[in-house]
Amino acid sequence: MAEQKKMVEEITSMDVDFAKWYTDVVKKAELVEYTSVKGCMVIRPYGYAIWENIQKTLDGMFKETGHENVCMPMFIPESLLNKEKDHVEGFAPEVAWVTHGGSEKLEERLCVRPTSETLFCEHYANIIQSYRDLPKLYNQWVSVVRWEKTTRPFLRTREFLWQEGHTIHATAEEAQEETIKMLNVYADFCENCLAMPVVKGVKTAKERFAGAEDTYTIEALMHDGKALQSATSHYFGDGFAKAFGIQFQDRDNKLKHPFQTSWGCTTRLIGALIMTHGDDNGLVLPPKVAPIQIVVIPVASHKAGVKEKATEVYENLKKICRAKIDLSDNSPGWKYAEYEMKGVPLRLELGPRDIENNQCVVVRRDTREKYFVSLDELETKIPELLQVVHDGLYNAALERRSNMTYVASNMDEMIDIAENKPGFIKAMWCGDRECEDALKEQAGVTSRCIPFAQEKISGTCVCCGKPADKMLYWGKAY
RNA sequence: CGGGGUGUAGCGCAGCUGGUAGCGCGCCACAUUUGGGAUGUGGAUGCCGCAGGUUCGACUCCUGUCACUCCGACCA
Repeated sequence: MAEQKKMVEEITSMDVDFAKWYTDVVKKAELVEYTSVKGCMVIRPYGYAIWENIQKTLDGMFKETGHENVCMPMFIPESLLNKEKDHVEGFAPEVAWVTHGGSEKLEERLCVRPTSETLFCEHYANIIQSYRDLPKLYNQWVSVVRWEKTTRPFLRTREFLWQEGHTIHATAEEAQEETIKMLNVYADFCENCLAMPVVKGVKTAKERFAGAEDTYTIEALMHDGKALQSATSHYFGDGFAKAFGIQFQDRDNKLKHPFQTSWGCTTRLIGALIMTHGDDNGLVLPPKVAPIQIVVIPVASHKAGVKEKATEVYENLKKICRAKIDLSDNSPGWKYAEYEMKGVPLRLELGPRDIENNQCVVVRRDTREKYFVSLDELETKIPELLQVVHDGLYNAALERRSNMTYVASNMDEMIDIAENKPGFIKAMWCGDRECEDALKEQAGVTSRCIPFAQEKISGTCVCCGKPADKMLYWGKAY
């Protein structure tokens, strides 16, 4: 009981105040530290290591689908940004401007990239002449700046790390195919590496990216019932190509505008992980991206041979997974709590009694279930258990999502659910912007996406009652 | 950009009707501990957000200012 009490003092329970729980966790798990630069954050080694693991896996998936990494400048001249009307209108309110170089005022101010479509377009215009130059499949891992008014660690910061893929194709079909392909890459990644179920779909016109013809999204549901847009993939048509004068000569000898896509995901994914899997003891990291997959904790380490045996076990584990040993003189209980806070998927306890029996105790972070494992079987059991944790996390998240997904067939139901039951709400929509606005106004929900997996709930729009053939996910979002 | 709140040690806070700062946690040292956040003893740490004013004297009262934060509007 005493330790229970102490735990509550350490971090706020997620049921009491989810926002507070979140800020507690990101700080106490040593993921981030705040800085004097407002709205920006220091990503500490432990947090950055998660990003590196995400980066490594995703980058591999991009390479496998034929993409190459490049690096565009950080600054965009104002005139370049202004070339595409919708795009600049969408981003202008949140860009940071560079007005001086040293003490000299610049003739033309430069914006710090909020996204790099314009730079890629300028580049394409320079290098593309023939259909033989297409497609170009590019990606870059950089940071971008958006001058947000309110910020939260990982979810919304003024500068954030991300990956932005940009591709350009000879035909619309090919570009559309690419858009969907990359959305699927993200969805696979979220489900297979982050153990986070997502809803794949397309955004309504209202929620579309500035300058896009279609914006596809994967939406995840957080513990508190709010939706989080976890990655997006945009189809641009030839709008940017026309605005930037990108043309190529096709096989038929005619000059044509090519078709573009872009797609991205950010360090927000780390926020998504925290809010999907975390619990009252802190972070819970999916094994595939956890910086430490298993931590070895010697018990009664002052006794002869314990440290030595623990070190030997650790050295073996290191060969098969990301392992750590904690030989500090903190008490074992302290260490248990510490690594639980940090979300380490497995903990291996090894004490004198275990050594006598040639075994150890392995404890799962997600369920605290204990396994007695023979020291001779670690090499096979640990990878198995890591997979068990992954599956456990995924299934728990999936179950939670289905328990928190509701159906509304008229406005009263919609308002009632939106007010009383946090989660996704499935409802039909006629396609009118007015209805979408009305739902925001009256129920406080926004459209999350039009899912690929459609169900016919009813034949009429949840708002106006007119015939409707699209089922949408609605909800409150981050 | 509208409405509210808060600025005091690394963090969380207390400090009444003015008298020059304290508590908890953390940190450092030593000892005893070690199977779920240990205990004892000793120690270090402050331009009381900033600038003015009132006063013999301001963390305290007044004015201004800046910062942060929560709730709304905008957003990955």
